[in-house]
Amino acid sequence: MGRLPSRKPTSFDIAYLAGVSQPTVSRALRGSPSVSKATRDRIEQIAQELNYRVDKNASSLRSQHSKTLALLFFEDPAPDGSHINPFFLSMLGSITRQCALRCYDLLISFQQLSGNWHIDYQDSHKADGLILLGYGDYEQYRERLTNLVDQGTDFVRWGLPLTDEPGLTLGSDNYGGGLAAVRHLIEQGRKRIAFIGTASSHAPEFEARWKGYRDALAEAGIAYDPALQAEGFSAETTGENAIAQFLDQGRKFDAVFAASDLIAIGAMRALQAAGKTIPGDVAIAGFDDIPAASMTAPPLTTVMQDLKAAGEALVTALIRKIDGEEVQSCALPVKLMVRGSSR
Amino acid sequence: MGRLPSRKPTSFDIAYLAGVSQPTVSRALRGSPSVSKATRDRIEQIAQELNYRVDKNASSLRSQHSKTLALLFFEDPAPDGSHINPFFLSMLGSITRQCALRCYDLLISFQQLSGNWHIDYQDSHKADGLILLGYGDYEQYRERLTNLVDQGTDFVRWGLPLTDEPGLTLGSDNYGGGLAAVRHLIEQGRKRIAFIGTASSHAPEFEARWKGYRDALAEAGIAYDPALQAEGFSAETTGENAIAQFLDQGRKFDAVFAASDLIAIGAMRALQAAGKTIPGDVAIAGFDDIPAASMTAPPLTTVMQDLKAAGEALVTALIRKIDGEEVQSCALPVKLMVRGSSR
DNA sequence: ATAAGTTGCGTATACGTATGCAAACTATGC
DNA sequence: GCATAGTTTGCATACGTATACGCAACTTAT
Repeated sequence: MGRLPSRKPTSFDIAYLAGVSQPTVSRALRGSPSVSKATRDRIEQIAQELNYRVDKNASSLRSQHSKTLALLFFEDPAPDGSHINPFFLSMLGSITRQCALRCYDLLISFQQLSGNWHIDYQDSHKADGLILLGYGDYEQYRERLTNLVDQGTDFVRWGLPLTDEPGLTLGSDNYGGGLAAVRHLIEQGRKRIAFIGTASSHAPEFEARWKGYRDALAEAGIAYDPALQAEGFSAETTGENAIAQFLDQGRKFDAVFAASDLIAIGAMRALQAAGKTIPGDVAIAGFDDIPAASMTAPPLTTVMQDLKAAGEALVTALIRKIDGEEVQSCALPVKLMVRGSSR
Repeated sequence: MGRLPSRKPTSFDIAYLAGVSQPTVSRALRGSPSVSKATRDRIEQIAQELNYRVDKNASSLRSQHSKTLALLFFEDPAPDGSHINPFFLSMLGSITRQCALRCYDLLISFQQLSGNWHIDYQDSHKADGLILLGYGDYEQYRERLTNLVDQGTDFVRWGLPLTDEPGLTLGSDNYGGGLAAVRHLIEQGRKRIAFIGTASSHAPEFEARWKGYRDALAEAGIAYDPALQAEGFSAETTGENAIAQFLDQGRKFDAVFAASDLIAIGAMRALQAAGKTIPGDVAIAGFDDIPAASMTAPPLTTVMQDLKAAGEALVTALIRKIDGEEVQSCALPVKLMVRGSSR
């Protein structure tokens, strides 16, 4: 620590000080078994004294892998500086932590679904694999996913698992979550349960939640009423508009299952503005368990997606794939969080 | 697009096809003026046909800069998988977007304040500059910041601006925000206003908000009552505990200014649990305007930090610094959002 | 027509690391 | 005392790009 070298130290500097060649330094620091303990110890000590760090650019260039994962986050409608979907934001935290644990760096990038990210990242060699996160019209994905698979790019996607989509997909048990939420509403004595959120295959995760809703109704012998369904993506306005529509049309309902918490929160607000009590007049359940869900009044009953497990699963699966192992898509369990909005 | 090359194309491949040398390809693609238009066009077309991407590792190694910023996020208490502070999470979105606009990649990393990040990132050459984000006991920072400055690392920090800390610090006008919030509470006729959040220099931003609080009281000729202050960092439990303490001690108060929205939300919850009405019995104001702030019942009056502007300012300032320009610390304006919790 | 300046490109090389291969050295066996 | 196997190290080179320098051709000025 006497003087700081004018230049950043390289493996050559260490080699010189240790009286060995540069390749020996490289081997020693990377843990190669073919270097003697004495030499390794000497090299490690000198490296520490000089505050030496491997130049990751040089290392990646030579070894052709970067120990870095890229997280591509999609937003379909052009973001006008508005807030990011809080669910994905939370997931990001989990992924970041998991990457740190696995000694991978994480590169983050926002993308438009319509962009050409599928060719941008696969060749620049900045990342060894891709994590795809986001929402939007699902059909746009397919072509690009196929493209990625063709190019041999390693990636995992958060979405509806166990489908025959190209590549590897992990996701929560959306169907099971929908089933559990609606069963719960039925147990609370509700009979006319509305669903807000698209049931189309353009949003497969919402569709799966909707299927859970339908099957729960069927189980209980409650007829499905299409008039109690409103379309929309994940946003508060969707919930507000849906409730306004129901009330305008004079629909009778005593519960709402919203395909996401944002929708549910919007619906709650609109109902309360219209003088309805929750859960007295209308019970509500959402999906996601975003941070705000427990802060509403009353707190929102919702299906919790285990973000910690999700981040772990995504990162673990991707790294396995990079390492050439066979990885299976799988569905992660969810948990119903019963709160004040439904009891 | 006829056949896909077995190997990733390099600048040599393009050079061969274009009948020029490799350096000419490099110059053409980087926009050097010393290559003729005809040659450049030919090269660009071939590059496009081959789906060529510059290898960023090689490029960074040679040019010694990576066009990448690293975002270091700190959490002081070891994260037990709990949620990340939503304020910083939102900021992250803003920073990410701004990086994309400026054609920089963003590398994200979680750190413990106590770690040795200050030497880890400065030499690995993966990033050209650092953005420091987070909270925790401020004193731990100083030594490391000084270290960074000494090593010539470029960085910006989100914190209390206009201080004499080492390096460059940007942040909101915490003092002005506190002043505005408490002035507003006073205008609503409140006289006994509590403050929740530490007033110590270990958390300079909270301290500045507290100073705004005190000065607003002084302006209005209201005596400062130390019994109406409770210590704590940004968490819901802080707010809950503080309210419990006030009520236990039989303190009389008709308003609360919380140093953060999380604290304010905890306080609201505790007050409502104790049968107090908001804003009838107690008016509440927070700080940050996290997404959940507008979803509480009643919606929370708070001081909005302009995250979009903050992200822009941080990224812009850092890039300027990297480019060798002189950059000044500065305070960003905040905006009081008056909502139901205070009127 | 020649000197000086300009344009456009090629030559050579450097960035710092990782790895195949061969060489040296040590240990073991007969 | 020599051959064989095992261990540890050095040599040479490759990864793909960017840039200092030089050289030719071509313009403009005298």
